[in-house]
Amino acid sequence: MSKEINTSAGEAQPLLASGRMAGEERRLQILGVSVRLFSQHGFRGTTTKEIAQAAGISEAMVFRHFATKEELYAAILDHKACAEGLGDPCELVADAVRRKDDRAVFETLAYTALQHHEQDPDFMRLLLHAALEEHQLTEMFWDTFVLRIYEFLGSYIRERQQDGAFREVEPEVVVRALIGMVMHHSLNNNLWDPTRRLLNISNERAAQDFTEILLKGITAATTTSPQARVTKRAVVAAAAQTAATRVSAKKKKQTK
Amino acid sequence: MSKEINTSAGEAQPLLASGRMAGEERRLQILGVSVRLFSQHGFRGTTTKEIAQAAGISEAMVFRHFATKEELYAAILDHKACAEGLGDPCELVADAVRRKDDRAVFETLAYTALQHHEQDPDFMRLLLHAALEEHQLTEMFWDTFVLRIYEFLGSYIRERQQDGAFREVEPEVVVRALIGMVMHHSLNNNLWDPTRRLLNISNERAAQDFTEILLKGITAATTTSPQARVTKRAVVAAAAQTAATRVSAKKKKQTK
DNA sequence: AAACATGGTAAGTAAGCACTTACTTTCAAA
DNA sequence: TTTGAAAGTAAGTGCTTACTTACCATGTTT
Repeated sequence: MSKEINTSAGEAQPLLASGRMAGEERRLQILGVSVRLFSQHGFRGTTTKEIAQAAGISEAMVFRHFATKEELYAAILDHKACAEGLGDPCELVADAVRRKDDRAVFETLAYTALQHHEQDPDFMRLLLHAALEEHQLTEMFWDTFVLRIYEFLGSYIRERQQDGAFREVEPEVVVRALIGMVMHHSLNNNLWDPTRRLLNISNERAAQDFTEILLKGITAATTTSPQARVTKRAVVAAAAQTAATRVSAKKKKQTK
Repeated sequence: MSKEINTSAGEAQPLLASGRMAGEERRLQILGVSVRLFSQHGFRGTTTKEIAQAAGISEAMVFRHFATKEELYAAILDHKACAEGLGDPCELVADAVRRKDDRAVFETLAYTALQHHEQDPDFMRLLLHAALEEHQLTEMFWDTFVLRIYEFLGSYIRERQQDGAFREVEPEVVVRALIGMVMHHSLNNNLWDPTRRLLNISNERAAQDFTEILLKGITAATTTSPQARVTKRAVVAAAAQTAATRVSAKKKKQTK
């Protein structure tokens, strides 16, 4: 009869389920509420008491599932980085890359990134907190994600430059320009200006406009159309392709 | 004779001077060490004890100069936001705007921003921490700085569009694109990739390249050169100006 | 029904925190 | 030389923190 007390208001918050839970279930629930709290207030700004309260259990239960607060934090970051997938962006645009559809390559990447940030703003906040607190996750994320994008997009741009489609610019600068526009837009939307006072456009439009600016900004200035240049590269393709695949094939480790 | 003690090693670490200090001097010294510590570990991550130790005094002295930790934080932010100047970027490029020298407008803004971030990386970290902790400074900085840049640059771009120099894009999108490239580059250089593994170029080059991309990206596609269009707008100017000023005159509220 | 592993808690503990109190030292003006 | 205001400190105070201990409850197995 005493266990019925907490069922009175327990179901309003889905993550605040009441009653006894199976071990794994409870573990995941703790992870869930912790993600929210850590992303809102950072590692130091979140107390284990708050986490326990949000999960509707006692602090001791938190420490039964995670030996220390640090371990909980690490588990969250792992969980987020793995579970949320971030499904390899390279293969997301692999087809467009094969077709040399520059607009599709850039716009798809931009759009999916924007969508991802919007659907899961917690992750961005978590990463920012980690970066400021100089947590090792930052490096991990950097190496397994950012670096690969720079390599992948960089070599694509280099290839298109050799095709004569893009003008001569440091490819990494172009990548930084694109990522910069996209990331900054997401940071504005989800962190600094959630009410969108400054600029309120759909992710589709944002991806389109950014892509348009970047494409016009790096297209080679000639009389022949860029489309024509897609076909004429013919024999150079083989060499270019090998260069591209060589880059994307060299990361295959998975620790732990 | 006893007051000569601090001259022995006091000047090596300018902020760790020992011995008695004048009130205002000590206050500024506390502000100095606090900036460093807060920008490194955030508000919650910095203890008053650490601040006192870094300043070479007892905790009680910190609380004699600043009633609460919160007050110290606010004082720092004010100090930074005011003292560091950020001298109105609008008048920095006022001349270039008058000459309608698009490249100079964008490149100057980009370059000075990059330089500023590099010389004072603490400020960016401080702002990021404040944003994540949802401190009111974020709003303050936003309203007095970011908003004005959007209005200023936005109306310039609108004007140049009516001149026929720029193609039709939402001006705010263009502003976001530029700021995005610049800010993201600075964040990379000073926060995420200080060793510059991914991209290592001078601020001059970065400003040039970003400007080039943006300019080519938004220049109207015609046979006449952009320079020609600078002069021919003549009579349209009046109408354009009114439109521009109308935009910048509509935000005047100050809540709380 | 006894044994037992597992989900769960109340009530700690020691350390750390922002902030205070009561007191001493310094030094320049009267 | 006295005095008084300002610079400075040692040693707290009470609260919060991450983490622990010792115990209860519940469903399953034998």
